[in-house]
Amino acid sequence: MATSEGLEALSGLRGALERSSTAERVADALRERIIDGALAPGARLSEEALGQALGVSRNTLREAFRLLGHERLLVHRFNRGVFVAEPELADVVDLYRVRRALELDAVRRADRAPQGAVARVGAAVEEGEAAAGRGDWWGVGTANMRFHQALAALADSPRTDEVVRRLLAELRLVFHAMAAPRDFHVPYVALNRRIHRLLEEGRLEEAAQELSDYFDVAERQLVEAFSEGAQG
Amino acid sequence: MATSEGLEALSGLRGALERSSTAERVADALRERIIDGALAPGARLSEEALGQALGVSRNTLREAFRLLGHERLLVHRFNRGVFVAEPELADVVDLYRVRRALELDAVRRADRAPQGAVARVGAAVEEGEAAAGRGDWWGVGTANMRFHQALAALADSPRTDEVVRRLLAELRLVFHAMAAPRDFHVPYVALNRRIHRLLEEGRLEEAAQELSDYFDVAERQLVEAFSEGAQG
DNA sequence: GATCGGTGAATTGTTCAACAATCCCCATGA
DNA sequence: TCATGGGGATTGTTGAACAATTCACCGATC
Repeated sequence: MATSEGLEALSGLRGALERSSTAERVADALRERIIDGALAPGARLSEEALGQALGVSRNTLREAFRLLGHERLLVHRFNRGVFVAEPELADVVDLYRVRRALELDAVRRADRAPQGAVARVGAAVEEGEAAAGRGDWWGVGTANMRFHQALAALADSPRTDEVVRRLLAELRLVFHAMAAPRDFHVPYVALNRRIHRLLEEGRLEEAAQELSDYFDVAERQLVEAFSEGAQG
Repeated sequence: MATSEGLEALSGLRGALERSSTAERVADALRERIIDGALAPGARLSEEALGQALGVSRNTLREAFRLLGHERLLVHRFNRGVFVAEPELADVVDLYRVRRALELDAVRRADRAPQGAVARVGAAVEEGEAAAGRGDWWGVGTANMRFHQALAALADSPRTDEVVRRLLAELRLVFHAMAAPRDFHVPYVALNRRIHRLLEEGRLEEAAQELSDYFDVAERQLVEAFSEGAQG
């Protein structure tokens, strides 16, 4: 056919064309509200009220709940409803355990990373620096998440990407549950820059070591802040 | 109150008491059928037909579909229905990439593993040896999965357990898609025994090395068998 | 005064029926 | 042979209905 040439140029539009279900869009909206704190940990989500507010039926809303439940952002208590998850201390430790395994592995094999993957790490670093310059602490947190997502992407593994994305979303819940999340992220901007530089220079083992130290420090800090912030 | 003492002894019953929803039970039933091959990769699951066969409504069935979709056992194509996933070569490689990261990490920190975790690895080894003795190749495969699940459990991390469980379930799909799955697992029974022995002796780095070699060999073998078995 | 038990409203779990939107097959026509 | 366009089948979504369960309230009992 005459139009066959240049067809591959349209392949980028595939994602945009894929219609998504109502349930998925509802899940996206809810995820946003949960992550930015509009829906606080522990809050109960009434099927009737929320469905009416969002203009969707209860069945559709329940599908969305299921999606977010599998991301551990919501917990589903049988016959009792769904609630925004309330991470505990054990969850913080567990999140870091898995992140350690996956992100460190990704960094160590960064030499086999796909084209442009390291550059995306750098972009996240700059985003963080810019936000820090503006004094936008929430923006710094977002950039930080993107930084670690980019680190995970070095593994060139869709499943790693997905798992890490879930872990990081859950981690944002932890920030809401702890005391003084405001200045948690800012100190790490410089470290991110250092890690990125090491990656660019191919000094992977050193980068992994820096990252490992970061995990130690951040986890300890988080555990402490969390113990203070939570009741108990 | 007089009954407060010894209450914590009952906490183990919590799981057993939790009633499960119909959707979850349906998902369990379907998962079993998918894993044991009764529902072949690529098969389409009609909402109407399956709902009638299982005696549940379409809505409930759709909830079950969503659950299995997140385990990557089903793929949901919008407006087209759900199908049993058909893993490709890239999926095999990706599965092993993540398994490598998580299982190796778990083995390396086995010294901090919970009480009895190493023993459960041993139990899986013996289960495999028994099945091999009976010539029950499918049983050997099941024991092998349990072996690796037990390895992952050394990390003492609920999220690791869950991710690995999903990865292994998906891997069983790969076995159905490849040629000659019959004698794939049997050769590894002896290796499992060796790894368990190293774990018992606390020689963790050696155990990790054996496991790493296993991943190399198994992945290559699987990739080859898969290329032959699949059309292409 | 604290505990126990029951009543009832509110919410969830599940089903059913309906309709719109979409896909896929197939016949039609050039 | 290939494009075109129905038409049937299936999914997406809604709304209503009913059973099952939870929870808060309130009185009864010791």
